[in-house]
Amino acid sequence: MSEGRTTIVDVARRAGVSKSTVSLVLGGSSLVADATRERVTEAMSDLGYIYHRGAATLRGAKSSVLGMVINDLSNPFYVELAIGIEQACHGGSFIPFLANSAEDLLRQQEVIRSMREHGAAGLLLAPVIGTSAADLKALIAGLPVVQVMRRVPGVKASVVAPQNREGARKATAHLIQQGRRRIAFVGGTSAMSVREERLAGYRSALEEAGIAFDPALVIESPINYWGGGAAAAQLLTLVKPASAALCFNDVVAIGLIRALTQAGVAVGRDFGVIGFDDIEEAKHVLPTLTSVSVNARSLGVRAAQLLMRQIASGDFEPETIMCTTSLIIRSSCGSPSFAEQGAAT
Amino acid sequence: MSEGRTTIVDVARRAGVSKSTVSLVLGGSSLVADATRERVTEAMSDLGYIYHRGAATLRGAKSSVLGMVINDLSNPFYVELAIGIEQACHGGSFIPFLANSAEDLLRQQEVIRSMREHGAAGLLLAPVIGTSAADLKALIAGLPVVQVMRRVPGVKASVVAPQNREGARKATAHLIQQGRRRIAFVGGTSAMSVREERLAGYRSALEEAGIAFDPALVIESPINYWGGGAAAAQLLTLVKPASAALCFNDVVAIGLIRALTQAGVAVGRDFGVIGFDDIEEAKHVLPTLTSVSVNARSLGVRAAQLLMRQIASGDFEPETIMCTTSLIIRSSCGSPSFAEQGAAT
DNA sequence: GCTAACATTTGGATCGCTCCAAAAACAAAC
DNA sequence: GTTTGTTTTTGGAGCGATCCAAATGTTAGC
Repeated sequence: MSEGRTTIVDVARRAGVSKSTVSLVLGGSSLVADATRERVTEAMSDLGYIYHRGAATLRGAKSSVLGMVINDLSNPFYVELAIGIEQACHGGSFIPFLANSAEDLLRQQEVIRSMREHGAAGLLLAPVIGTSAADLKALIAGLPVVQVMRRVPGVKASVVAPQNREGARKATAHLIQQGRRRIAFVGGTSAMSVREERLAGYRSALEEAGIAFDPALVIESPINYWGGGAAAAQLLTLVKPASAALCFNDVVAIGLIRALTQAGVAVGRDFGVIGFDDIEEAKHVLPTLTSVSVNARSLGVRAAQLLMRQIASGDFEPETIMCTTSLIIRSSCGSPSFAEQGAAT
Repeated sequence: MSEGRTTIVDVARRAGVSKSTVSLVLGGSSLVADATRERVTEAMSDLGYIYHRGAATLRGAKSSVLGMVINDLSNPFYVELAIGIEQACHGGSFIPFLANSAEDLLRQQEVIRSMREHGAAGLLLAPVIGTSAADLKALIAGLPVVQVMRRVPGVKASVVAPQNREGARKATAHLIQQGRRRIAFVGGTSAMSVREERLAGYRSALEEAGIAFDPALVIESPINYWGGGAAAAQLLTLVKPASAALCFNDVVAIGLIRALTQAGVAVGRDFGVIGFDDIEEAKHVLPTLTSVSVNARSLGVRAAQLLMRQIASGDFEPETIMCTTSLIIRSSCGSPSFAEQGAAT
């Protein structure tokens, strides 16, 4: 009574009906008479009643919680992705549990388990680097899962990802068209599936243009600002210097631009840089960054929608959605004349 | 059996014990014999058993879910804050529900309600601009709440916030010490409590230095990159021009720097800019941004810890924690000589 | 062998809700 | 006044865990 939370029974007593009737009202059933419904609703707000979803799911109602496990929230790209997911969830009246696995496999395991314990109806997963199918197998058995951005080979789960290969190809082709021939590929390490795809696109553009692939132009680095800076140092010591770079992502590209600028290289004129992801910041660095736009937010929305659809239909058959990318041309990649136009805008 | 989820009873049957014993094992009780515990644990992993927290909380076990309602996840500062909260939660074996209220009051209401329905044990809230005590009163009755960054006047809930006033005072004093006299205050609108505090600090520094406060130097703007850009235009048309600006936050400051730079102003030499928050990007813009460091992550950690402590103790008596700030001097605010040093670093 | 003391284990009852079959209330038709 | 039909309402069982009082096993002491 006075102790403990207000339950459906308290509401029923107050409204002078049975708990079943209250339950019906909660479920929005059309069976209850309007007058009764009104009395019940009033009783609920009088008592400050709060629905106990846990009790409902226990009985069988399906949960409306989506687990959302993101590998790195300090990367703005993934934040955008998360915002998209979160938006779509609320649109579909699901509520997202968020966890940041912080590129830590152990953490990822814990967090997924915890989400299942809390009754998540499905999982949106941007897997940590180095996740193997075995790591996930038991953990996600029987749960609908949508992988976002990254894909763990061998896992029976949907994937929503950008067309990395095609995006990288277009970007590289653009650089070539601007007259660049010595183009580097900067950032990431070989364990990353996304990088493999982008690298493949880069190589195919070179091939199309009849430019020989030079392994010395592929520079690995951590995918953060510092990684871009470190890569710049390496670029500057090349025997046969490069005149442009396609970066694994925008953060690396921005790090690179900054380091090159400080070293006196006029990025956009002497050196072309293209990033990947088109994060908000790409518009705000100087020179503004040309980037392959992935539209993280809509990627998130689509992933969440796919998952919600699968949950609703009960059909967890894996699907793959590849989102198109587009090259957003700004001033970091221009030929000399273009760079000046860019700066004037 | 084959249908439905594996329950404690299934595990019990498999291990040849009663469900009570299994429950004991789950609770880590020392009452069970080691041999039995082992058999039970084995049965659990054989069956792929997943603990059903909902059922437990129903019976009385207290929930381990923390609600986390953040006003704007597209602002990197709040993302950092969220990461801090998230980190601390996992440290304390809580799991955070995240929601982005996107500066929308209605959304905030829905989301808080939803969190209560899901049994959140407490709430971390960075309130939406314009939230009133009345909006929150009923919604959070009986729930421990910690407000982060912003404070809704009249709400009986803890607050964890930076020492905005003191931080702004220090920053302004630094600009004055560099020889600047015409210092603008840029960004935010008057509805924001945080801004009022920072503005007060700014005014007190002016007063200490005997500089008259000039309302023309206080420029309102949205708190995003574009807002900073817009403010730049306004700054440049002042009759009595300004020589420096303290910005409401780093994002505004970066927008401002960019716009000024494009207009040909040498930021760091001709014009001093200081931001607030010290987001990661502050180190990567050129010139690097001097900023009042708030350490969002540790703010988040402390807020989460406070909340978890309150939940554990059952004592929800409001507390206020003011976190110290420190001025991180980089190159956007230097006197001419200083700017050069900064660039050389 | 019997009992006391201790170490383990075990049936319910219970949490707040949903769902089902069945009861009750009301209205229309004979 | 029954009968039949339709609209509303209602007990009670059950979801998967916890927890408590009580049962059972084990060991030691006499």
